[in-house]
Amino acid sequence: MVKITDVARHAGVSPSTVSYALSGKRPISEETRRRIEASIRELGYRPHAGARALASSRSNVLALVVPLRSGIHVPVVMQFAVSVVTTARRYDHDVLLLTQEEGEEGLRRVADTALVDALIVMDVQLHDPRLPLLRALERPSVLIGFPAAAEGLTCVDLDFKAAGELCVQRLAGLGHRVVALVGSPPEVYVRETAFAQRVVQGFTAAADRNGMASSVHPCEATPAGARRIAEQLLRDQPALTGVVVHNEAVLEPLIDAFEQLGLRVPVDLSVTAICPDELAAGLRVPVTSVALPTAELGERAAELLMRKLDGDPDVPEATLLAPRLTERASTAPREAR
Amino acid sequence: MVKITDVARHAGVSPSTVSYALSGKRPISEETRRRIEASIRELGYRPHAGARALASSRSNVLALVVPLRSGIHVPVVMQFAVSVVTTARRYDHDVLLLTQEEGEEGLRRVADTALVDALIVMDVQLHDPRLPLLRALERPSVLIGFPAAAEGLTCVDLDFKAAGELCVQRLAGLGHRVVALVGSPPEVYVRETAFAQRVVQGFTAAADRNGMASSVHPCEATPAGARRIAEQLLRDQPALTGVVVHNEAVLEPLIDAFEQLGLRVPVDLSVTAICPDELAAGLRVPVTSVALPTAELGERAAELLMRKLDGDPDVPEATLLAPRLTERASTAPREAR
DNA sequence: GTAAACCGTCGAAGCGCTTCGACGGAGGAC
DNA sequence: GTCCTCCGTCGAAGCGCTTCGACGGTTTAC
Repeated sequence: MVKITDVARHAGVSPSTVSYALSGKRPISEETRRRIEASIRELGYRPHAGARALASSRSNVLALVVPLRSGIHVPVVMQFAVSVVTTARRYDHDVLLLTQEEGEEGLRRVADTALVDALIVMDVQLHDPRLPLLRALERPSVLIGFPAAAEGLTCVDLDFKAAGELCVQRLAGLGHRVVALVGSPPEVYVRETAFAQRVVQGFTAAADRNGMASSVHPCEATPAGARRIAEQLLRDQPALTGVVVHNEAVLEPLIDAFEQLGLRVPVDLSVTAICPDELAAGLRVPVTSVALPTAELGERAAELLMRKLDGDPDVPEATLLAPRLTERASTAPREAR
Repeated sequence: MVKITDVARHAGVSPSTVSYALSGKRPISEETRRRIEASIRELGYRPHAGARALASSRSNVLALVVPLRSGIHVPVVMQFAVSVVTTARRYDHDVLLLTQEEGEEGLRRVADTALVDALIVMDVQLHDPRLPLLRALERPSVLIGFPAAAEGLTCVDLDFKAAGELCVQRLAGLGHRVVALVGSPPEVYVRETAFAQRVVQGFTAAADRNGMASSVHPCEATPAGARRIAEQLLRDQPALTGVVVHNEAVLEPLIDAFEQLGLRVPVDLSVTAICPDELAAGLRVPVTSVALPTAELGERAAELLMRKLDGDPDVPEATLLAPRLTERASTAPREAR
């Protein structure tokens, strides 16, 4: 293994000079830097991560806690993860994968052993048991998602309440008077997963504000679940003309089910969704949707974390992305019926 | 931060004794160990990962390279990842997440900086450009998937060729004479992704052996793609009665499409699949399938890696899991038609 | 009874890097 | 010309841990 002293000898400088050339923490003359870089290349030098971590008390690794629990849509999680990794790499950091299963002990472990410098936590519940820990930890963290009480924590998320409102608003604008929300699977609400609750709030508030009749329906993430909901809606709410879907897995099956039951989208039924744009745009009936900007959220989370690691004193605590609705083929004025 | 010397002082022993008590690499008297453990608990001691890595030249971290390319089924990837992480934790290791995008340079980087002790690589192509690097690397690795030339590499996978054969064999046993394989998206074959190719081989070989008419159809991983294939099969192969599906994303839409086109499963058409059991079993029509044992594969990969790290000299190079077919509701004798 | 083997513990060295203080020399201020 | 400052570099200390050799004190072997 080639080490920094080898490079130093080869370049005719001291090890500390090599270190400074690498980190840029002190000025190094143009010529010396060139020589050092040449030696590094020639010898194939790679600084030892452990040694670096020990000496600098920075591991350059972030922890990412991914949820595996039932009811969450895996591809979306993966999009977050990829975005976090990609962004972290831009800042010369790597990402350690933690499963939700490891729980608080896992967070404490990687933080206390200095395995990681900072943490990103997904799938936040309104009253998440990890919050006190995250506040107490000596390492910075960012949550993707908003708990009920977010003081002292840095959080990033789509403004799901506004997203729910926006969907309803759009349907209201098109003249719809009776709307339903098809939401996440029941267990997600039982756990009080923050984003799911917020959508319900926004949905209900906007419907009330507009004097619309509204109802909320948790939905299993399976085609069978979708079909069941569709049948139930058709039976119990014959006047229904607008549906908001907040459940990636059932978006397509649900539309299929409606059509098989004789409700054409958007002629008889307007559908809006909250989900990643690619999903909404790629369906047989492209769906009018509020984008869930996974790439941007992951990127923001990682960037905020880097700023905190840099000691930036005014990193915003709350970053709520405003919802953006894209009109597609699944919505139409109610008159069109 | 509390360090090993603090623990040593508190317990009235030397730091090395604490270290040995922790690692078990030398015998420590029952009583001393107790005292040390008590001190550790009382002080809340956590060994510093970087210091440990430096002194022991072991980081206790594995790299996992996950594919993000189009055509691969994300939930399956996630299942592998979770299984690897869970198993690694059993052996007191953590997992660093690398994206395919980082490529060979990424592998080299984490290996050469000693950030990780070993690597697990997924989504192996028949002629994978990373193979020479993995062979040359000073750190052990395990592939999930088999390249064309696997000598000198440790590989784990389902025996996809046998899996393809088994599906056909089953259909043959039921009296079917004309079969089709609905496979992965075209780009997967273009890349020569190993497992996809092997299924085709097995499928074709078994069909030929049984004197069956057979055809292979790559399929986009979208419901629209599924529908297109269904229509095409119906048009071009009216005698078709058996289908093998090797494409998680289209399994359900494909069956739906067939039924909408008037082909009842399994009355008119028998369907078998190669996919995770949960998927096959959870569909509206539970599908007879060869299990893709993601949990077991991930676990095996991690375990083989741990053995290699332990210096076990006879770790098997090739681990090919025999396919296991589970009969469900999607297959019936041809006579039933 | 003596030698050999072993057990449990200690002290010191060292893993490869970063960082701090120091220092010679060049440039600027006056 | 002198003094001060700044630039570029060096040497040494030290980050927190593991590991090696050594060393008394017991056992065991014969």
